[in-house]
Amino acid sequence: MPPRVRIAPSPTGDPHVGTAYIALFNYAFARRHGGKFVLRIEDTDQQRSSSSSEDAILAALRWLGLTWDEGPDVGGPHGPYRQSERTDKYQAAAKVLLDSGAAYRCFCTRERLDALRVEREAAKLRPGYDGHCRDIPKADAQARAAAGEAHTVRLRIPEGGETTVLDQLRGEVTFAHAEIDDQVLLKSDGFPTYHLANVVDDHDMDITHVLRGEDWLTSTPKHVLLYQAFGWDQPLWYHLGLLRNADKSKLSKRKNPVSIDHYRALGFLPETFINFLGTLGYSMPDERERFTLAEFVEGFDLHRIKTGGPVFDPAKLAAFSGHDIRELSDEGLLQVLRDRVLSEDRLRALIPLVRERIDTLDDFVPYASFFFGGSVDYTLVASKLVPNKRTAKETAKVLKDYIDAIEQDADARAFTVEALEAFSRGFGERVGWKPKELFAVLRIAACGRTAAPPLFDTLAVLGKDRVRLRLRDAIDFLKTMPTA
RNA sequence: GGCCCCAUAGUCCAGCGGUUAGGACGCUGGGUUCUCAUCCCAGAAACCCGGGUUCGAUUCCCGGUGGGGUCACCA
Repeated sequence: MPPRVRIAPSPTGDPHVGTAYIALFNYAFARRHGGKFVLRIEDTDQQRSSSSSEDAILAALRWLGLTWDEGPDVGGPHGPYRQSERTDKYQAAAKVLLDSGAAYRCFCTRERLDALRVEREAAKLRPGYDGHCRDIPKADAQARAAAGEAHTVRLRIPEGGETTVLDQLRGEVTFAHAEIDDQVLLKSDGFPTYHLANVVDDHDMDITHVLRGEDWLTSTPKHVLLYQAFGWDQPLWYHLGLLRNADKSKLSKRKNPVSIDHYRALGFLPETFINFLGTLGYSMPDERERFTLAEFVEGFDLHRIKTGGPVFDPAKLAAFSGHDIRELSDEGLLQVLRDRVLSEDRLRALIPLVRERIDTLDDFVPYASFFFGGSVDYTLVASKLVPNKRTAKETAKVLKDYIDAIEQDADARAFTVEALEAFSRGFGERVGWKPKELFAVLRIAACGRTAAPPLFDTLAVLGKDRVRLRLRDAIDFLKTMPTA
């Protein structure tokens, strides 16, 4: 039976490098064995999911060449491939569990749960649900639900005993039931949590092998229990190590660029990027570390996956990239420069910002230089980076808050001129910085110079990823400045 | 903190009982070159610790230590 595997991203932010990493292994396994690679959108979090994020994730994976056989855009026999369109299936599944007693209705309020958490923490007890609603008679619970009382559906974890997960990479991993919480399966808004939706969909879509990040390992016993409660066969489990920051913590945007779009915007070739990911936690049988996606697929072997979490080293990626650019023929380089760096679209965006500021055609390139490339040098503008009445520390803090806040703002996240201006003015007011001060700092941090075209047009054209990189650089630079 | 996972140079990998422990990035030195870069050569740099098992452990087992993950009506 050919394998069926899947990548199941949650559209709650920029396309994440970790998603590409896991997708690569799933893709390679499916292709290697003539199976199917499914893309499923896990958008059960109504608050954080957005269709623009979904679009971006699809585009990013496609850019990398990790194409899928079934998905929300291409369809397939097991659709729909968007969880928000499958809620009836989860409701039905929850009902089955409710009827069999494998799950129960929980009427606890958010307030009670919050209080409980505080209480248990104070008592140094394991945080988790106390089973308050576990033993409500089924008929009573049903009546309360029918009367419209808000509730969730929780999985009834057996009182004693343990559940063993057979991870194909790690062997048997056993969890005592006492350590497992009565997981919420259906939220009070009627949407499923990851755990229910994931199990129901993987079964429904005939997924045979689950290759996912190690961060799921500890919730796998819940999934195993669910499969058992439904009477379904489990898929084979493979938990891959997590990509790490230089300090070994889980790869995060605080410490690294984690958006696939960042690497695209800064001019990495997709082939290079995929190749690099393929060297992390994995090795080719002949030890060669430069290979194409097709070559990666050709010899792909699940047994060669390492379970330790590799550090994502940007320096090595850059070395791969430089090497690949040198491998290009002059004609090939010309082509990619034209397509990706000096594309007509990009020049069109630049022209209105630059035309008033140059006297000769040839001035265009040097003037527009800061629109290209990654980091800029702040040493020449160091004295201007900190506003008169502010300290370097304050300035760094404001920039950091700015970066964080922009991700929280659904409009600003889109990085359009209008949204950026509205957001930035509001942000300045909130932190008590005059527009003049804030805008100057942003301009210098984002451009590396004190004079530039209008700020928000400039930021928009620079692009979110480049701006974020430079703001982060500026923060680091500020931290090294002697405090006056 | 409880539970779980992991452990070869600074980093990414190779190794699957006996090797001068190999490759890549980075670093250092040298060569090519008008400079720089590229390219080439050379070098420094690792089996976390302690017990077992074994004729023999980097490799197998146990313990410790260290690192990580996870403990939500987020995924």
